[in-house]
Amino acid sequence: MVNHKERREEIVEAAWRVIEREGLAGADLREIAREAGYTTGVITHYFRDKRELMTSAFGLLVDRSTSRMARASAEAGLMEAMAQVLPLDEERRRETTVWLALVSASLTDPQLAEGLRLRYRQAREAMLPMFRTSLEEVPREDHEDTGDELLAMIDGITVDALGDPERYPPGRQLALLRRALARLGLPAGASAGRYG
Amino acid sequence: MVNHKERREEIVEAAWRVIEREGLAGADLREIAREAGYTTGVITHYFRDKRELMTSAFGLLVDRSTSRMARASAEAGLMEAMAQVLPLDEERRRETTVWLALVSASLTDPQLAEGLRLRYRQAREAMLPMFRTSLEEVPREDHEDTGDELLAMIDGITVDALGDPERYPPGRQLALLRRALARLGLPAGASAGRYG
DNA sequence: CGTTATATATCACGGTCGTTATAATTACAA
DNA sequence: TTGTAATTATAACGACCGTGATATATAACG
Repeated sequence: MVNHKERREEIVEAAWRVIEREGLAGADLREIAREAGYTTGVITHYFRDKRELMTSAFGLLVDRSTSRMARASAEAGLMEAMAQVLPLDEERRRETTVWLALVSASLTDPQLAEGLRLRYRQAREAMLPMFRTSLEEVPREDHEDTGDELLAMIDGITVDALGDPERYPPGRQLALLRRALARLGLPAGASAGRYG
Repeated sequence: MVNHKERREEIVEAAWRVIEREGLAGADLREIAREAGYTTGVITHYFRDKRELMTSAFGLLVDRSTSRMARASAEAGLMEAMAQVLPLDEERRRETTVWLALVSASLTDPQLAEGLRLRYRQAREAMLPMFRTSLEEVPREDHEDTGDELLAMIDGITVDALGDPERYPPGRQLALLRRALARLGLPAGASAGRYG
């Protein structure tokens, strides 16, 4: 028998690669199937329709990102946790490209938006306790505002870096993140990891 | 005779409305023509192909935004200028939705990306002198970094607010912007305009 | 007025898409 | 092994798309 979960993830990962390579417009089922090494029949067997495949793609994306963040938060710190969702290398660039494509598409697709919102709330709940201790180091600030400022900064750096990679190499993204953390009174950590 | 420039803008504005309503995927030429009150023959008469229509749509978008920012910068201040590109009302929400859709599409469409990059550089050059005087009020900071931090904050608030409008009503967007400006040592202005 | 360029409309072509039905293949159980 | 369910492949349907060819209508002008 086939492990349904693993097969679905296999197909989803193929979808990621196609979306990153050719965009959402070019991510048709035939191309995704070809990328995965199957035919469209397999996709329709494991996913009700294209929308379910896309929401699953977003869901796994968020899961992978948040678990990476949780690990980095425990092993290193807030700075390193946030760096997990910046387009610093090929894997993260793929993730953020797919993230932006699906978020953009969801703005005019209520059903897709609903699926994404569910996943996003899970991610938010997983992230909040992660830097709760850091936020409590700034007791006089409004934690809600500080958290949203940080998230906005992350999303903004990501969008700008995706649109103009030459202007925003990894080191520059991290410098902007470090400045933002320092300005917010949060621990920015000492190391920038392997990205300098 | 027909004023080519005006007719092109008329069609572009129809394209905006369709993109905002049904996304880039649903913005086919027949629908755009219907929205504009013409037929597809008219569109192909004024635009070489769909891509030229889309880059023109982005170009006019940037032009309108930057001129609004320039006016607000002169009449009010930096805070009000930045607020011109946040999704605070229907017009700005339309603009930012189209902006995000086209930026996302450009990530996997080199030709579209080139067209967008040209327009973006024009916008950057038009904006820089606008808040140069404000940036010089923080002489000990790196102006390049401060400007990029501000832009990232604007883009981040925009993306987050588009994705979750209920969580980011106009007042909250402005509050985040005001906090960011204050933190950067920039004049945040006294008034929040008509958005409270 | 007649002629020519411009503007707009109509239509069909080739191609692609998501979906569905169905056939072929494989794996498992009795 | 035989039968049944799961898995994969194939094919076709209807709909839609961008583009370009062509026809009609309108305006400009000698």
